[in-house]
This record gives sequence, structure tokens and C-alpha cells, in this order.
Amino acid sequence: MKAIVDCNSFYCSCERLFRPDLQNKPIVVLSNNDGCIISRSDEARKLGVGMAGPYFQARHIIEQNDISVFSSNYHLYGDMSRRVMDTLRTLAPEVEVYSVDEAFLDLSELPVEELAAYARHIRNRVEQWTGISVSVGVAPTKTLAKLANLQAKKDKKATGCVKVLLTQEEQRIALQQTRVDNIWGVGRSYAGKLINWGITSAWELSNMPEEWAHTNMGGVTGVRLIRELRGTPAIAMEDELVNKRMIATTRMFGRPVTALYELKEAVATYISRAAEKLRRQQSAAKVVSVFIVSKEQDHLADFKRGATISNYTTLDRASSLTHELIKPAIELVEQLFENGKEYKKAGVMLSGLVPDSSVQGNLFVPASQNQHRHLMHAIDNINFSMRDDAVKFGSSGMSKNWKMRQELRSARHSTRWEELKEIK
DNA sequence: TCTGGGGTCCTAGGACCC
DNA sequence: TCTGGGGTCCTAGGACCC
Repeated sequence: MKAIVDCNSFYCSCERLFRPDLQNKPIVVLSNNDGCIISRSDEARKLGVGMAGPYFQARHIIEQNDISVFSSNYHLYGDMSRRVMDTLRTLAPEVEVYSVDEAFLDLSELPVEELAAYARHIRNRVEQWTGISVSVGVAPTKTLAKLANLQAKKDKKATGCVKVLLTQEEQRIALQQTRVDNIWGVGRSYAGKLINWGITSAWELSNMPEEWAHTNMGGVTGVRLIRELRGTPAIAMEDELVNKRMIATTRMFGRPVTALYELKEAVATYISRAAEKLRRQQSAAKVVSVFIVSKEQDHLADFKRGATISNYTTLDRASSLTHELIKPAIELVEQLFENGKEYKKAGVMLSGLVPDSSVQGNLFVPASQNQHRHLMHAIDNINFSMRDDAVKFGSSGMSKNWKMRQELRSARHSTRWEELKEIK
């Protein structure tokens, strides 16, 4: 049996930890650039604040109801996430961190009759140790566990945030109560098709033949989904600490950007950030990609499908050194940039990742390479322990007035000494 | 006026090989 | 006029996740 443990309104819960006055009050957390609502408390949901909607559209509800608003504070959420995951590792032999606020636990060693009590124990311990409240779903497969978790969250009072689907009968009822668009692995595109075909509940989908799923739902992915819904594990627990295969840093700008030099500054800044992530997992990148997005003139167009143009360079030799990666990236920007256009977003991607052979120093490369490696290490350490970007490359610019807005961010209470919470 | 920032996996199709 | 069968590797793009 597998469990999924999911933090309730995670970002909002983190903000409330340091603002006990907001307990049981409506609050929301915004995405970068204060663009979208990415987390909302139950109270805010009940007032009619939608999920993942643009902030400006919900603004009137927010102001009318005096809902507290926060810009996202990823230092705080990252640190709280680590504490939750550390707690979960004391509770199961195998833990797969699935996202910042979710983890799968392997509970197959536990007798089935103890599962419900153990799930409640997990919930209580995480809340007691970290202050974050979680929901727990338990079932024979990951997909059914996610479905159980959804039900636990939907009616917190009745379930106590814990739902266990042991028997086939329990699973059937849960499947019948779940709409296809709420299934883990069914997104907007498939949901639309399924409903057109008259398949509306998870139960109906689970009764479709595997060959049908293979033809109509993305090949093996669809077959796995059907099996998982029927209670046959088809998606295994993943190993942890697997290195990323791609590293991206992308941002909206705080205002439209028209000057090439600003675009170059932004891309140099993003490369610096991406290269840090690269070195943290001791990888080097062979491919550098850059994309820029111009402001959509046609207001009827879907804003996400704005005019994105991109290009990439393949390096002769994989590198993890910031300056070696900035150079090709800047050249790409120069190619992509068009005078007179307004840009709203840019991003960089590092791929073709391989283990970084220069980590230990390499006899077969010039000594200067190893020197650079030490320099990078020193810069990373300084930037990690001091303020962000205390040391950076000149091409990243000094003023950065294209930077995103983050006007409502709370203090980084748990990761910066100077921002430690004071109690008088 | 104002719409995030990461990631993963899978498939189809082209280039190339013998 | 006729023109095989099989395989690998790579990339672009689509779908999904939180």
C-alpha cells in the first residue's frame, strides 16, 4: 500500500506559522511578479477566490473581504518543505518527495488493519513537529492514493484529513464519486475528449479496455492509468536524489522591456542562477537554450501562447562555469532580439547534462579550468550565506529595473539571521 | 493596466546505418 | 519499369504534474 501526504494550502500554512493572528482568517499567496494566486486558505476559497487565477481579477473580492495577501517567499517555503520531508522520513522506509508539498510513502510493510491508525499518526506527527497540517490518502496504487487524498481534503471534518481505500468496494465508491478531470494524470486536454465520449467518472474510465486507452490516451501512459485506477500498481516509487535532466530559470519582467542591453542583463542573471543549480548537483551542461517572449498585441489570443522565440547552442565541451555559459547565451539573445518589440518574459534552459568532470580537478584540462572551479565554489558559498547575489558577473547588470515585482513578501524567518522573528 | 516557474515522460518522424 | 527490412539515435512537440 502507498500513501500520499499532501500539505494543506502549503504556502498559506507557511505564512500563518509566523502570523498566528491569521489563523482561521482568509489569506492568499501570489506567484512571482504578483501575477496569479497560487495558494489560498479554505476561508479565501469559501469567499469565492479562484485557484490559479490572475490576481487582478480577484482583487475586488480580496479587498472587500479584507483578505491578507502575500508575495511568494520561496526561502521560507523551501525550508519548511525540508522540515516536513525530514519528518516523513522518520515514518516510512521509503519516501519519494514528489513536489515541494507532497510525498509518497511506501507502507507495504504495515498490516492492512493498522493503516488507518498509522495514517492518522503521520498526520499528527507532521503537524506537531512542523506546525504544517497535512492530508493523507492511502490505497494500493499511487493514482488511487491521490484520489483518496482528494476526498480527504474535500471534506476535512468528516475525514479528519485522512482517507484509506482498502477494499475494492471502497475503491469503487471513490471512483464513482470522482470526475475524470480530477484524476491524477488527466489534464485539460484528455478531460475534454473523455467528456465528449461520454466518460465522466473515474469509475467509467477504469472500465475502459487497455487497448482503447493505448490508442486514445497517449500510449503506455493511458494503459498505466487504467491499471492504476483498477488497483494494479503500474507506477513505481521513484528513487530519490536523482539529478535533474534539465535546469531552467525563467521570469516575467516587472515591466515591458525594449532595450537589448536589458534583455542581455536578464539572461546573464538567469544563467548565473541556473549555473548555481547545475553546480549544486555536480553536473555540467552541453546545451544552452534561450527564449524570449514578446508582448502579445492581440488581446484575444491566449496569453500563454504569446510570441515565444527560442534558439540553442551546443557547446564543444560541457561546462558548469557561469562565464562559459553566459557567453553563448548572450549571443543567442542578440540573434533573437528584434528592435522595436516589447518583451515581457525571458528564460534560459541548460540541458544535455553530464556529471561535472572538473569537480575534483582534472589532470587533463588546463590548470586554469580548475582555478575557475574554485572561484565558482567561492562565489556560490558567499551568495548562499550572504544576501542574494552579493557576488555576481558584470553582465548581469547593476540596476536591474526589469526585475519582477514582489511587493508583499514576508520575512525569511527561518533562513536569514537578520530576519529572525522577534517576540517582545 | 495587471495572467508563474519550474519540471517529467512519451511519441512520431527524420536521419542514418547495414 | 522495377526499388527491402530492420534497427538506432536524436529532436520537436504534446501531454501531464505541482
